[in-house]
Amino acid sequence: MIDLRRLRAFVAVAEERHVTRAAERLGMQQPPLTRLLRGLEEELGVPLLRRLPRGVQPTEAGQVLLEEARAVLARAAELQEAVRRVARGETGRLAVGFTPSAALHPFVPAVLRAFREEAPGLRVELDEAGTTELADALQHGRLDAAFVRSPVGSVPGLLVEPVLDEPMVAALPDGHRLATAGEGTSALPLAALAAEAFILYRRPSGPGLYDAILAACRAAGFSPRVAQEAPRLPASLSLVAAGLGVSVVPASMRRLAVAGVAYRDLTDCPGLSAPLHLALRQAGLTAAVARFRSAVRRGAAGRSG
Amino acid sequence: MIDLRRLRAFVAVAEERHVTRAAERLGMQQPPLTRLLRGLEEELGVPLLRRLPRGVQPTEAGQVLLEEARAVLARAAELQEAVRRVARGETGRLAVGFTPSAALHPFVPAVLRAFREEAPGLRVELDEAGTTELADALQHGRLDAAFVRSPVGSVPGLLVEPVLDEPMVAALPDGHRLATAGEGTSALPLAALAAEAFILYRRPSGPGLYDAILAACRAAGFSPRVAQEAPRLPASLSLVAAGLGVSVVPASMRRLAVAGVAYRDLTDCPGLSAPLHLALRQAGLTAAVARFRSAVRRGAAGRSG
DNA sequence: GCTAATCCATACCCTAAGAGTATCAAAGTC
DNA sequence: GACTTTGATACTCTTAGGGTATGGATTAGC
Repeated sequence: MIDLRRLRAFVAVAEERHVTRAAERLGMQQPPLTRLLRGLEEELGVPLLRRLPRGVQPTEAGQVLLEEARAVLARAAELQEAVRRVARGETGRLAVGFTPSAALHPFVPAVLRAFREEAPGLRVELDEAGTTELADALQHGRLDAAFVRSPVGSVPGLLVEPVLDEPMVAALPDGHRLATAGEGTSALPLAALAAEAFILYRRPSGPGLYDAILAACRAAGFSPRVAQEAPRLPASLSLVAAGLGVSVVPASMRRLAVAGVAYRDLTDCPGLSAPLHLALRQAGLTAAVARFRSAVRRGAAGRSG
Repeated sequence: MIDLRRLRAFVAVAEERHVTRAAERLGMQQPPLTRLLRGLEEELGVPLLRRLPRGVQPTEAGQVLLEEARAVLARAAELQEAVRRVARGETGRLAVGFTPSAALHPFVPAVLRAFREEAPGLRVELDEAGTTELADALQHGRLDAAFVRSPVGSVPGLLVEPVLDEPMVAALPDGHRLATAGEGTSALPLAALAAEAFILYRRPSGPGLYDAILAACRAAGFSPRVAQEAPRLPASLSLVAAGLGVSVVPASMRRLAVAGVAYRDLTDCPGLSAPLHLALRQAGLTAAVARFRSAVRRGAAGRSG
């Protein structure tokens, strides 16, 4: 089969029209070059060079080979560069997923925007899905990184590292007695919600926060009465606004400014917080993924520090 | 530098996602294939395959390499075919030249048309020039074949072979006494033109016919009075039509049907004929040129036989 | 939970392609 | 006609690449 070394040799000779000079240019001696040329001619079964008294001249087939060989060599060089660029994470694809609640944290869009600017050659693809789907997609390589709320436990091969941690706040209907209580805007003990109807977001799409809230309530001495389960976090806020009950949501939800919802800081609920995690595949860390991770870390440090 | 064998090996492995099966497909054993892969990874400095418990999987860089390598390999295969096609004369360029007088012979356009149909992949380029320019162009490879009238003597490295031979005829102004003489349309002895003013075509653009006519006249016992030299053969016919004199032209010129010119066969002029030759480069006969030569021979045989 | 099977990696040997040195042969130049 | 130039040839040697044997890790099956 065709060998690139021979093509390189031929191109040099055809360009120099001189075997000895071409050998010099190729950093080799003339005899092996002559043999390389003969090998190429034998392989193709075609005379490629006309031997003149003074140098050589490509035949017509040689002319065609010269052009074709240049193209192949250029493509091969490009190949090398393309692979290296991908390896350096300058180019390629990076698929990032996030849960709906993670998407609502302003940090996520901010860090994605910053990373796009930092690595313009990378095609960043986004996907929103539930935590379990994200974990599955990560495992199977459909995703390279994912923002999740809870530490995705017990999924082998995944690396989950904390990014940010934010307190949870109570989301109350506007005009609710606890929203306008005499304490003003100071913190509300979690136990104050013991009698309220709770609106929580469905379990399968995000096991972490649901469990964390229930656990915190139990630790505060009550078991919350779950009046309604919303499919996703933003939907639960709408239900709160409709007066169907109260909810406990990450503090960053305040920025959503849902009409009809009042927020109050919570206190007396140790361990109740809404963490933001970055999940990665443990094996085969791509350079692009590594760059993304470092961008996330930098972003988190700049935010909390 | 990149080696196509390695690329072929990698493509097979990436496609099979299985080193052992790929080795089988490549007709080799598994260990050397593994080494080939490692060599490629070392050369690029990039991990290309993720080793799974069950087979392998290309990394992102490997995916890119797979696509690029396929492209390079396809191009390389194409190269091989392109060169072979040129060598077989199915493809490529064929530059054919002819003198103005040769161009007027109907055989030349006929054989060119036939050859174009016979070898549609060949780009046939035509060029009209004087005999000496044609010979020079042939020598320097700008032309591959040329139709000339006279055997281009003394040009080293050229091969000139006769194609056709046709008689010369007298070209007379309409109404000239010899054109309408009592002998009707029978042949006219060359000597009958002894007293006429001759219009001949300039020497440098085509030495052959000029000399042949002068020699024939001398053999017929007179030295022609050259009244005018036309730059090219067709121009001389215009001068004849204008009544400035008579001329002697190849019989095929009759088909030109220049208004005001009457033709008469010539007799008593042994050796006076207008040969048509094909001139070729002696060395490095391309397949395309060989095919053209054989087409010309076939055409000539079909015409005269 | 142990054995068997699968599959890639490693170790070692061997062949053969390719690079180097020395030299020849042919053609042009002074 | 001697010299120079330039590609071809002969021979040796290094090394990349292929083959065989085998190891090690993981999964599947009883």
